Amino acid sequence: MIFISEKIVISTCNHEKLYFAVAVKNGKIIKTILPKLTEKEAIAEISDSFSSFQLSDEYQGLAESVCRAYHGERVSFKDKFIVHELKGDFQKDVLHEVVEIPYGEVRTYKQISEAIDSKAYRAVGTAIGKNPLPIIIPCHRVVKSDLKVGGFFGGTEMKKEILENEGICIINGKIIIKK
DNA sequence: GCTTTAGACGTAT
DNA sequence: ATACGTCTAAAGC
Repeated sequence: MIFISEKIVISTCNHEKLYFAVAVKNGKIIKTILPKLTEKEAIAEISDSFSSFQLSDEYQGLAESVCRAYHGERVSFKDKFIVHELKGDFQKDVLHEVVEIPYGEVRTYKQISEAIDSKAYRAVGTAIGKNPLPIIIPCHRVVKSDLKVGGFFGGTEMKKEILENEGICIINGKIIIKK
């Protein structure tokens, strides 16, 4: 019996002091990270949920795509990722909503919870915080109801930076919706 | 505008 | 059972 590849391959790329990484299984991205300041940190973070993996430059191009998305380029990852290994339906529902937020727009935690018929605003934040695919699943586009930027795994500053890279205007920590 | 407070609810431990 | 979280709304300053 031959086991087709369950092998996890990790590729990295570097751009102006930032190190990105992707983990790929069966040709699909299964995990990304927010950029780190060293390649070592990037690899440590992306690999910590895998018992075995191998490093390769095979998917460096995908890592570069994530990097470009971070910097505001409109990159489509359609068919290149799967939302996997999520515990409950709740997290899946939340993440599926978040994926639909268009480039350059934002939604609030409340809007996401209403979209899935829930009042669990806070649980939405928790679920998004476990997003295995930051950047690809645009959790940075989810903000507080008063349009303040809100929390972020990589820090509020990084969230602001990504949003600004997408052309979103932020003044004093608040999203300014363009007319 | 800022801070506190209570409320809501999925998840981890 | 308990505690925590990328939160919200209301109340007080």
